[in-house]
Parts: sequence; C-alpha cells; structure tokens
Amino acid sequence: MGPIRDQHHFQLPKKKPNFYARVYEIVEQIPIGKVTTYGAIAEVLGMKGSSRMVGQALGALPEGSDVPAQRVINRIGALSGAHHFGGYDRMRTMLRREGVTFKGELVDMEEHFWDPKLISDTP
DNA sequence: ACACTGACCTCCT
DNA sequence: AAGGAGGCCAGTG
Repeated sequence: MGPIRDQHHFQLPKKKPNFYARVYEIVEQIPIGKVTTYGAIAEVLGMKGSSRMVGQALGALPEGSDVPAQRVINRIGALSGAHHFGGYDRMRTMLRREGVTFKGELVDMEEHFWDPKLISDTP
C-alpha cells in the first residue's frame, strides 16, 4: 500500500522535491532486524553526499510515528540519532528487540546492514 | 530574501 | 591514526 499513510497528518513539503516523503518510503521498507545509513538512503535517492538531508527528514517525524526511524544509523554503526529516541540506551533497546546485535556501542553492520538499493532490483 | 541549522560523510592534514 | 574543515541543500525564522 501507500508507504506514507493517512496517519501522517504532519506537514510534508508541498513543493516538488517531496524529499521527505521519499525518505520515509525507503525507511518503511527497512526489514525488521536490519538497519541502513543516512548516506545509503541519500545515495539511492540520487543525492549522494546529502546524507544530512536524510537526518533532517527523520528529525521532522513526530514522536510515535510508525516510520521505523530507529533503523537508520550512521555509517560506522553508531546510533547518532539516539537523542531523538530518549537517549542511547532507549534506542539500543528498540533495536535489540528487533533482533539487531551490537559490537560494543556499535551495531554489527556486517550482520545487519541493509542496502536500500535492493528495493529497485526486487519487486 | 538571507542566514543559519542540521539524527552525515569524505577528504585533507 | 585521529581530528578538523568543508560540502551537501531543504526547512525554518
């Protein structure tokens, strides 16, 4: 179904780029137990190098959104957005509940990284 | 309209 | 190897 659902009554950008919405569409497809990175999302949107924009889009999400933003982390596996989930421990707990494992403070990227480029290839 | 802000990433010391 | 500077560009005030 439509990736962005009606419950998202917060304001999306009404102009053309629709950048936020495209970010959310990708994030919604990250499988449970997997994570991806800001950079990987930016790249698949054709905006390689604009990873900060992805973070900005996620930051605009209301709390309690069903967009699984906790599955987006930085390149090395650090929970750089932890502040938006009530701190590092809270975010780590959310991910652990989904089956994500850690190596110290960092997500085990070898095990859990999911590349959003896979979307295009698989129906 | 301008200036500044980011849940980042890559290059350059 | 570790840390800093700069780039990215859509929102916001």
